[in-house]
Amino acid sequence: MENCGGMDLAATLDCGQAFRWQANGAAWHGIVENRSVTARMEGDALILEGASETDRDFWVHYFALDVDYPALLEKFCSGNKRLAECVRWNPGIRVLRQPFFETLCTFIISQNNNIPRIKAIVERLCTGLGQPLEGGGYGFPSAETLAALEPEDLAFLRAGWRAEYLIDAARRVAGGQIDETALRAMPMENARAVLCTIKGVGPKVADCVLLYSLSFWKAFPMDVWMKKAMCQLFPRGVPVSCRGHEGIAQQFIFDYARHHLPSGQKQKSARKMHAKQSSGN
DNA sequence: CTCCAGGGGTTCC
DNA sequence: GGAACCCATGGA
Repeated sequence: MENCGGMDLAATLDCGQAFRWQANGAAWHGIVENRSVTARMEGDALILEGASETDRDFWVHYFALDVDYPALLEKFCSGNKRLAECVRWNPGIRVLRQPFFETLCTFIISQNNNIPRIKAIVERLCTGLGQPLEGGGYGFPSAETLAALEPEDLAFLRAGWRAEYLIDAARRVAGGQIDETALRAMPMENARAVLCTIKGVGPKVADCVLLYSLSFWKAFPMDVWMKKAMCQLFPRGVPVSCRGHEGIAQQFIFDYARHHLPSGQKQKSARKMHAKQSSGN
């Protein structure tokens, strides 16, 4: 795939928006749904080894190669100085469009959790219940597969209370109460409200699904942690010139904050800020 | 031992 | 409406 607009594979695949990519030198191996692939950059071209030609559209969509990122970044840079700083910090990071059900499940698993353990649980989930693929590895289990199980059946995940949430999510998706096509057709606020009816899905998980799977690049409310970074970067609010692309801005800001704020300080300052917000003004 | 990791549900007031 | 506390796991 040519002309990837300066995409940085490592930054994109290892920033915490996807959990099944594994670095192998400069290449990255990943499984998305039931497609196993090894990705690497040659200049500005994305090389996908092991991808069938018929899956080309799938990967273009997944990597959002149809989005003119250079133009978008240019808009960010000219629109706001601090946002320009974010872009300068990591110009190659991209917001993926991941399959709906696996995004929902991986972010349910992500709650009150850390990335290495999230990855480990997701791998156990796939190895235990996913379809074995030609050439090794396992696909992501279908909603139907999970829906037929009980929370106790997921004990092998060692995911704690999240097992119950996964089963509920699977049953709602398999039963059609949660429908990806319908969600995409809704205004973002309605889609978020529907996602939040799943047990174990709150504003944070819902927003991750909206951003990383459903491509809602609209006014994006930030969770407490994000707000901290946002307030540092945009003390007077997100500039109007950037409206409509806050989702992408959020990804930049997230990455910026991850590298610039000392890890121990994040929670503390977020809490302090939360307290300040709720008590004062 | 305690703390905490990219939350959310429940139970209080 | 929002604060406090609970939830399981595993690493630091």
